[in-house]
Amino acid sequence: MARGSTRPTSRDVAQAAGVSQAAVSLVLGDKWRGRVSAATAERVREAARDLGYRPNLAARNLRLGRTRTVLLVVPALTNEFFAGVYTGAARVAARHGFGVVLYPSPAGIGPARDPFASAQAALDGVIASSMAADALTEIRGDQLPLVMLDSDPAGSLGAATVNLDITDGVRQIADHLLAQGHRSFLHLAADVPSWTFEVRARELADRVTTTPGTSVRTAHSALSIEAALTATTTALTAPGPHPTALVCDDDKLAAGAYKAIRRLGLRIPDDISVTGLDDLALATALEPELTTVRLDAETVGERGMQALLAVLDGRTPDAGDIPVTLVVRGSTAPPNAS
Amino acid sequence: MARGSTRPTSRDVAQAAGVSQAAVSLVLGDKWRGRVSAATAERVREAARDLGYRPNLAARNLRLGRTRTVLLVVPALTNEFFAGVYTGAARVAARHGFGVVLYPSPAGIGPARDPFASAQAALDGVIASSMAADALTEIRGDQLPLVMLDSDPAGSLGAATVNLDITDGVRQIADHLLAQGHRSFLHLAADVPSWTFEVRARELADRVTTTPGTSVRTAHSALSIEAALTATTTALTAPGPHPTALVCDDDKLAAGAYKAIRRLGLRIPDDISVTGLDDLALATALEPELTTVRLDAETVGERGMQALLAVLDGRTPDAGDIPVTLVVRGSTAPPNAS
DNA sequence: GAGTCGACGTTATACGTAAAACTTGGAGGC
DNA sequence: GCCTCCAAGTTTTACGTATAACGTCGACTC
Repeated sequence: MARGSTRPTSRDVAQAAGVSQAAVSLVLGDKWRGRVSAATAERVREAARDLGYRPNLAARNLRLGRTRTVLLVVPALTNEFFAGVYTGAARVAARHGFGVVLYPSPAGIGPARDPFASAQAALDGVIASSMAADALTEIRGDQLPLVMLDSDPAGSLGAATVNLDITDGVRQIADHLLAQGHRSFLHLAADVPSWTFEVRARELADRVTTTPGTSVRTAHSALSIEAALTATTTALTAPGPHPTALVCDDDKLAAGAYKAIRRLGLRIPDDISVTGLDDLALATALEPELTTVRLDAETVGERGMQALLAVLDGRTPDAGDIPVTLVVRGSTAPPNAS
Repeated sequence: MARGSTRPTSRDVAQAAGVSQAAVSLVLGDKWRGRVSAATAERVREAARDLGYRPNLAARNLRLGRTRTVLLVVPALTNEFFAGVYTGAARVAARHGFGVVLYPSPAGIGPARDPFASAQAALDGVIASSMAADALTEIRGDQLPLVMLDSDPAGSLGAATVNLDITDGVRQIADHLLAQGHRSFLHLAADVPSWTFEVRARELADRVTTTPGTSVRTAHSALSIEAALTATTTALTAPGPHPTALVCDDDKLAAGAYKAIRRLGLRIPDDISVTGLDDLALATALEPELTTVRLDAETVGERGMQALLAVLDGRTPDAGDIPVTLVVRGSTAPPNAS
């Protein structure tokens, strides 16, 4: 019962149960079999419950030299996708007694140039999105186990990678539009230097150009609705043949494109088909609902965490990309033969 | 230079600089003035830099009995609003050398019924949204300093509260619609037991009924686009006078209402005006753009963290609700005199 | 020249836990 | 009767840090 206000320690529990502190540690750590009698173990557990004992994690971490805490580095949390990644990672982590601490991009948090100062927790490993590349150089400084999300497998030296099968997603979009008869494409591309966007551009070009008589133009935009609105307006009012299909790098860009198209007096999908990528809540809020590719963010988080656990365990992480699904909705239709 | 692979400790730094470990602690803790000569201090700092020394946080936490880490309890991170709250809280926290750990609802994470097991970090305090009420009973178990967000100031015994001025927001919506000439209202209410939603219902009723000849009907819905779609359809196809204004408890509900209204062949705002509350990215993605009340999520997070820092410091947190702003867009217009 | 004081350190200790190393009191074998 | 062995613990130590308490040396006071 110690000093009233301070939290009980394992020593307090020991005293209450009439045993030594070591015995408490053994019992509560579930290592008592063959070392402590069942009756005593029960007495210890009871005392711990009565006192409301909670182990001091700082002490445990110090003793064990590990924290069972990992860092998740993402570009921004207000991005629904990365919120899902966090949820998935945290779920798997909790199942293994781990915690996940967030480091949502230096820009979002402020002047803390040091992820380990910002996240007070000491860390056992790091999961990082390739879109938060600015933070990565700092992180490689410490030699922590690292898992990269949606990063070039060839380029991320040594680090394990967990990737969505974006290539397949883009292929499905391209095939869907080609099958509908589209031949003239506009690609609304995110001007963010990340592998995941490079893949989109490469695969779209590859896939479309295998069909004769096709063309792909590209417009670049920052990752916001407003920027996409501007970029789309510019691209659609440019001289030359009008595209019948607009392939956007993600759903947010598609939302901006919707606004641009509407302001130009065009209709979706009658005048132009639009596709996205992500399948955020946004996709079904739009009118017409957006044809897009569903990326399972939570699975990305889960697989990322599993991969990190494997690395920490000295095992080899599971290979294989995470499958994605084309979701056909009202924003795509065969082009008007006008 | 220790054992090669292990991280350097303050003792390693001490040895490299030719001083005692205590001196290293004094210098690096910036408490050396009058205790260590400037030359020695510089030598210590240099040695620390050379070795790439980082203090072991577990040891520091154990020694100091505090962790400079707080817990943020939110219903779900995929809610853009709470992502903003986190960002704001983390920014202020970083500025004061604190970290923020998330606990996004028991349901989202899994079977971890214990926030302090899930968040491996030991905690100095807690910031909790009243919408995550299920987690609160567990938390009150430990006597940690607590700040409540958007919670009944009268009902949260002792805990400091940080609230948005929702009352004013609803008043502004009501006044805006009344000024446009609306008299028949439908309130699409979230059926979540939380103070923040109770306030909306109360204030809307209060405000509207002070004008003669008005009526307010209420429809209840879960907090999802689909549920809102169903609830709105039911309410609008019910017998009785048709409302000319639909006041939704948040933007997501409004998005569902948009779909319902469109499917019924009605137009916004010609046949019915719609308002939201939150001002998410969603609001401007909708067509027409949504008239709503902007809630500054990041300010909520900042103020919450500031309040917690004040409590930890023995000071009284700043009082005063956080102001909100009505943002008038295309979804509201005077009713048709048909 | 004894006492005082400040500058510049050092030594020692505690935080709470986990686990290795040690103790003790029988039971059982031969 | 002595040795071995096991169950059921206990004692001790280490993790890395921050800081209280203690030294030591020279300069300065009177």
